[in-house]
Amino acid sequence: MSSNLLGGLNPDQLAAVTAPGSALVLAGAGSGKTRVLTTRIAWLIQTAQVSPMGLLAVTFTNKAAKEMLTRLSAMLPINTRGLWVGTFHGLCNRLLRAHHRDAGLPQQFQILDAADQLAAVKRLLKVLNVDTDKYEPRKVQAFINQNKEAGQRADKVEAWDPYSRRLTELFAEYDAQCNREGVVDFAELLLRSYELLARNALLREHYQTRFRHILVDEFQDTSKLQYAWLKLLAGPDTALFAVGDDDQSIYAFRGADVGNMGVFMRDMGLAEPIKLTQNYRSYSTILDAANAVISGNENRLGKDLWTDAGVGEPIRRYQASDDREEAGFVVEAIRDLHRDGLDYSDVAVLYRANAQSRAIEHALFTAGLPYRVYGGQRFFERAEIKHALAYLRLAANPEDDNAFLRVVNFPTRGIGARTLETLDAAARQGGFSLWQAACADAGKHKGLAGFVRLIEGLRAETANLPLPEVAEVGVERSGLLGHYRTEKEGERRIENLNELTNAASAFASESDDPSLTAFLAHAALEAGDYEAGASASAVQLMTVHAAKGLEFHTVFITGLEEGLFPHENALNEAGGLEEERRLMYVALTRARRRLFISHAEQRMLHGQLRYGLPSRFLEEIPAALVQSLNRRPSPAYTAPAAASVGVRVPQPSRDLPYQIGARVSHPRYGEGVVCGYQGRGAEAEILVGFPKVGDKWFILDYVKLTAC
DNA sequence: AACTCTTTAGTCGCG
DNA sequence: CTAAAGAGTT
Repeated sequence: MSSNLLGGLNPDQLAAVTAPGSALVLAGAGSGKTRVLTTRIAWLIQTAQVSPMGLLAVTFTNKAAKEMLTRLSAMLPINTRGLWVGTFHGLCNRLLRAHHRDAGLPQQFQILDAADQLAAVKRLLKVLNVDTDKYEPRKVQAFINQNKEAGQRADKVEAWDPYSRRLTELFAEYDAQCNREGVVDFAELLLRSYELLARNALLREHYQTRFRHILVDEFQDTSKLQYAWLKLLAGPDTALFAVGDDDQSIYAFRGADVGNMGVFMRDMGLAEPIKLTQNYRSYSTILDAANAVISGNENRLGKDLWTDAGVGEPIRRYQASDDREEAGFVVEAIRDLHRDGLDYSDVAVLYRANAQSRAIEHALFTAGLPYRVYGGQRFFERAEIKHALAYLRLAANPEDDNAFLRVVNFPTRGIGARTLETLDAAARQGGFSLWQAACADAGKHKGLAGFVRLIEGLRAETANLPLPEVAEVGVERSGLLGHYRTEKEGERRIENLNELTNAASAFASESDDPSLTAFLAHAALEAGDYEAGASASAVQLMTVHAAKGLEFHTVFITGLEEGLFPHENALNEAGGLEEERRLMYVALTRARRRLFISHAEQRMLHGQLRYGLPSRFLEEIPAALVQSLNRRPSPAYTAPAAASVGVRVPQPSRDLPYQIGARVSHPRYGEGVVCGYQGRGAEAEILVGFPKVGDKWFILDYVKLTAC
């Protein structure tokens, strides 16, 4: 019954779920966003407003798509398999496979992940004899992706200076190479799918009439191209339902355009978004802090989170002398919490930059506390897995030059750079693949002959086998297992290779297309799954970006220093500070019950000691919500003069005779470093850190210090 | 082809 | 500092 389905929703949630036609839902952190999305889908289907086939739901991550499907199948007695619910990339892949002819692609096109793409760019630059000092492969790759994400082909790029013109040429050459080889990168998946719909009216109208309801999650993260794609799929009678939070837009740097929210309202003729502001996650102290911080941003649609959960505890603030001490503080606090019965996995330690995890990891490790670091290399991105997949790709299609180059001499079989050059020249001259060149030269080169025999044997043997066995045979015949057995650190890799067979089995039983091509696409699109040890009870370490969408009982936000958070690089970008502030907002709203915020006066960064003033974001949290865990209040951040924005060290003045970071000598304690100031006039004090005795406060008027 | 040395860069990162 | 990539050596 629908009453059953809609029960327990608050009025705003109910309005969102049952919105007639298109709507924009401004869903604050912890406001039940996923619940609204899934309930709307279930409600639409249950009340027969749409058939499961008339529905399209898009998310950004596989995790979000999976969660939606899981919740949906709990609400509805339907098979979720055929539903068009998935990531932008996953759905585009589906579209392109179904219409590969119209899209101008081979039906078995391969998907290049970021690393594959970079390798392809490097190969191209080499072939074209491009000076890679002037045109760095990474820059070329970024140029290509940025343009594709903006919906621009090389012939549409406006390049006025010689440098951009050359980049644009390289962009065109790169696309030509991809077309020759039948491969598609992530950005291409979207652009090609967009063009397919834009150019083919019949196809477009088919999908426009079919999809009666399109739902989009995390709408603030959509790029221009993604929004254009959505609009192409939506016909005049399609309801577009977008859910997002402009205050949580933290991915502008990778093409997300919050402006899409305003554009969407205008395009759909919507007067107001539906606002979900009741928060079901945190105590009001945490929300008040988050609301106060985010109110510092000018460009926002505007909303305040509230809760009836109660005030909760004050936010604990800690000032550490350096990053090691900060880590020590975090560890001690976690120990106490655990002693009081909190599970380790209920605690998250957040930081702005990955480099900060080292000190915290070290402290946790030394203290013997279990922890897990998010991010880092994912299963399908591991070298041994990519090698094995390359063998499988060659088994399916030996003309795959990318796969060929990856494993032609791995494990080594005496095919060096020289041999490859010959092959490459022959292939380029004859206009055929490296594999064909290799077959032609197999009589002349013993190593090549062995490789050709190996791949042909693999092809013959796997031709009629089901996927899991193809994977098994591929791993065995590749010689990778033998190679890693002789390596010191090879054990872990062998485990991963065995896990690959399991992954293939799991995929074969879950997917409705258990082909090798489908599995390879799956590997590129869902590189992160199959990670072991995810459920263990461990402290969670991650960047603030990685924490988006998650929640924890207790959260530590560390490294709250000017230059680090907000990050100095962001301060030089237009809108950078506002994005950093949204990042802080995301960090704050991850906490359900308890929040610690900390900063260090100095920290080791790039092998150098750096001194950081407390982050301005600390001062943006109302003092009444914060309890300092230090004996003395820490020196406040004061906004720097416009000319010195981004400068980490304040200029000396009458009140501050030494720069922070200056080396000084004290008659009793010897040499030290100036770490901070507090108070004014006669009460002014100076904080000096000494290597042996630690930090000391001195009355500025009395202390005898000399610069050194 | 394997090994060693040097250089270099270093925000965040879905698919 | 430190990891990774490129260059140079054996």
